Amino acid sequence: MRDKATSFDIAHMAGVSQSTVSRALRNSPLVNQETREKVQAIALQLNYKVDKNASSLRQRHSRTIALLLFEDPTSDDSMINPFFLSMLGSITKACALEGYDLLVSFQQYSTDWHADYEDTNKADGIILLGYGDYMNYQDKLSKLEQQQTHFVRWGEVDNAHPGLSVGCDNFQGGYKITQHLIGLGRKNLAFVGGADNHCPEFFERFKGMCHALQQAGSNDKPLQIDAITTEDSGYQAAVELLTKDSGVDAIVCASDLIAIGAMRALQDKGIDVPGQIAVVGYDNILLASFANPPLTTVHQNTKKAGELLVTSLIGLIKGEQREPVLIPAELVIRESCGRA
Amino acid sequence: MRDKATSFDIAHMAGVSQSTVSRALRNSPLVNQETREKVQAIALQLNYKVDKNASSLRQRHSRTIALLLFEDPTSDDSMINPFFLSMLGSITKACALEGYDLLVSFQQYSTDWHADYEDTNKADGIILLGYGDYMNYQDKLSKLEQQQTHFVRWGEVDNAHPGLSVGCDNFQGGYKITQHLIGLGRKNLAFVGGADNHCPEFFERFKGMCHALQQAGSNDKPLQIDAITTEDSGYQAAVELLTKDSGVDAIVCASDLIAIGAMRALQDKGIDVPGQIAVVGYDNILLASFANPPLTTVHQNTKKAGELLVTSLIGLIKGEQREPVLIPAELVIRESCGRA
DNA sequence: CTGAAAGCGCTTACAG
DNA sequence: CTGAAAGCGCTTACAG
Repeated sequence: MRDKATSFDIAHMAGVSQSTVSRALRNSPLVNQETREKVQAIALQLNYKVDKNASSLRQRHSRTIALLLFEDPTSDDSMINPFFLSMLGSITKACALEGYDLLVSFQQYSTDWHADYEDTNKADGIILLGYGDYMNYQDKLSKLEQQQTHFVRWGEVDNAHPGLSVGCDNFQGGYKITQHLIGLGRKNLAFVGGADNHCPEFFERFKGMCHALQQAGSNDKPLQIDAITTEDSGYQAAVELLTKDSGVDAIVCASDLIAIGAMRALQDKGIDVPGQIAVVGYDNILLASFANPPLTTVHQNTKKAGELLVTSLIGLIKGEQREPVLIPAELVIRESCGRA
Repeated sequence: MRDKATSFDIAHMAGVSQSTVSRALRNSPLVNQETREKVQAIALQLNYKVDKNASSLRQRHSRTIALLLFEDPTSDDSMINPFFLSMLGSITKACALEGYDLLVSFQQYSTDWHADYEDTNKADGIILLGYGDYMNYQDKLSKLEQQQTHFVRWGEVDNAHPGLSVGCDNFQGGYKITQHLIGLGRKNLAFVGGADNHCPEFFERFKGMCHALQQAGSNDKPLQIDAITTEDSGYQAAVELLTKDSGVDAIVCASDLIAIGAMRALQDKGIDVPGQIAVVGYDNILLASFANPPLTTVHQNTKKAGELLVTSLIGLIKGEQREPVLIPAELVIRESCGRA
C-alpha cells in the first residue's frame, strides 16, 4: 500500500479540523460553502480518496453487494452456462447504477460455501444465482435466513422456498411452449430435464407443459428424461429418448444448451428437425439464434432480472418489506418447431 | 447491519485477552495450542467472522482485486462480448484459488472512469480488460502508472504500452490464419477490423497477416475495412467490401462476432461460404463452433489468460518484478475456409 | 506464551 | 457553522 494523504493532511492544508474535512467531502449542508470548496479543491489536488475500509468500519455498512454464482460440479468445469454469465453482466450494471460495488464469487455446491460476506461486513447483502440440486442447498438457505442475512435468490418464486426470490414464470413458459407445439399439430411431446423437487425451475416448466396438455385433452403424463444443463447431457438424453419411444414428434428441453445437444443427437441419427421432430429450448441465450435450425425458445429477460435482483436486495438492506417478483415468460418463435 | 459478536466477546467467554483471540484466530504459532482450540471453538459456536473492514484497515491491504471491464460505448449496450464474459469467468475462478476477493465493475470508455479502487483501499490492485479506442485511454494508463497503482491489463504485449500486460500473440495468430488460407489456395485476402494504433491487438493480427502474405511473395497490402467487435459491424463491413472488390476469396476478421456478421452478409448476397469466399474469425467464442458453417478461428485461451492476469497482479502487489506474458495463438480449423 | 495499549482512517454525537 | 473527542473492530509492536 502506497503512502496516501489522509483527511488530517487535508485538514492541515486547509487550516480546518479533520471533522470539517470529513463533512465537506460528504457534502454536508452543515459546512460553509467556501470552506467546502476549499477542502474539495485540496482533496482533488492531492488526489485524495476516502478510505473505504475506515469509512465502512465506522458507518457499519459497506455499500457493496456480493454475488454468489453456484455451479453444478457435474457440469463441464471450464464452461459457465451463458445464461448465468449474462445475468452476471446485468447484475454488475445494475449495481453500478445504484452506486454499489459488486463482489463476485463462484462456488461449488458440493463444497461448503462460505457465504460469510455479510458476516465479515464485506457486503451488506448477497445475491444467489445458480443451479444444481435444490434439495442439497435448501438447508443452507434456511440457515442464511436464520442468521438474518440479507439475501435474494434467482429461482422459482414460491413462498415455500426460503428467502426472497426473483424469477421468471417457469410454469407459464412451459405452458406457452406446449400451446405453441399443439397449435402446430404436434401430438407426442417429451420433456428433457429434471422434473422433481431437486430442480424446482425445471419442474415448473414441466408442470406448465402438463397443464397445457391436459387442457388440450391429453391426460397421459408426457415422457420425461433427466438432463442437466449441458449440451452433452442433452445429447445423451435425446439418444435415450429415441430408444424409448420412436413416436415422439416434439422435444421440450429445460434449457437451450440441452436443446442444442438434443438437436445434434437427432441430426446425427438422421432425423430432420423440425420435419420429423420439433425441438424447443429455454433461456434464449445468444447461441439459440445461431443454432441450426434457429431455436424456438423462451426468453428470460436477464436485464430486467438483474435490475430486480439488485433493487430488491437493496430494499431488503434498507429494511423495506419486499415481495417476490415474477417476470413473465416470452415465447420466441424461430424455426426449430416448423410452421403450422 | 446486524449485531455481531466481536473479538472482545470471544475473549470474554474464553477468559483470555482480545489480543490472544486475534492471534488464535489467525493461527499464530505464538499461542498455546489449547488456548487456540478453545478460542476457535467459541468463535465457531458464535458464528464469529473477523470484520474485513477492521482487518483491512489495520493491515493496510484488503486481499481483494478489482476487475474493470471496459465496453466500447458504440457497441450494443445490452450485450457484452462473450469473449470478455468468458475472461471474467476465468478471472473470478483464479482469484478464488488465490484467496482474493474480486470486485467487478463495468466502465464506459467515454466517461471518466473511476479507477480509484486502490486509492480507496477497496482493492490492492486492478485488472483492466476491454476494448475500444486505445488512443483514448493510453493517457489514463500512464496516469495509473504515475500513481503507482498496481495494475495489469489484457492486451497487446509491447513495452511501449503503459503497464504490465498479458495477452495472446496476435501477430502469430494473424500469421497462422493467413498461412492456412494460402495453403488452401486462397489468393485474394481482405481484413475486416481496425488496423491502426487505435486498436493495437487488431493491428497486430493484421501485421501478422501482411507478413505471411509477403513471405508468400505477395507484396500488395491487402484490402482492409474497419469494423468494431459486433455482428452488425461485421455485416456492414462485408457489404462494403463486396462493393469495393469482387475478387476477394477470403475474409480475415478481427473477431468471431465480426466474422459471424460477415458470413451472414455473404449468405444474404447469395455467396457461398466457403465455396466462393472463406471466412476466418478470432477468439473462438462458444458461438464459433455453432456458426453455419462452423467458423475457423484462433483460440484465445481464456482460462490460462485469467490465471496469468491474476497471478501477475498478485506478484506486482507483493512487490515482485514481473514480465509481460505472451500466450501462443492456436489455430482452430473448422469449415468456414473449406478444404485443400 | 500472554496482555495492555496504540493506532489504522474515518464518521458523528456532543458542545459551543 | 466548527472543533475536540469517542469509537467502529481489528492487528501488532512492546513489555513481561
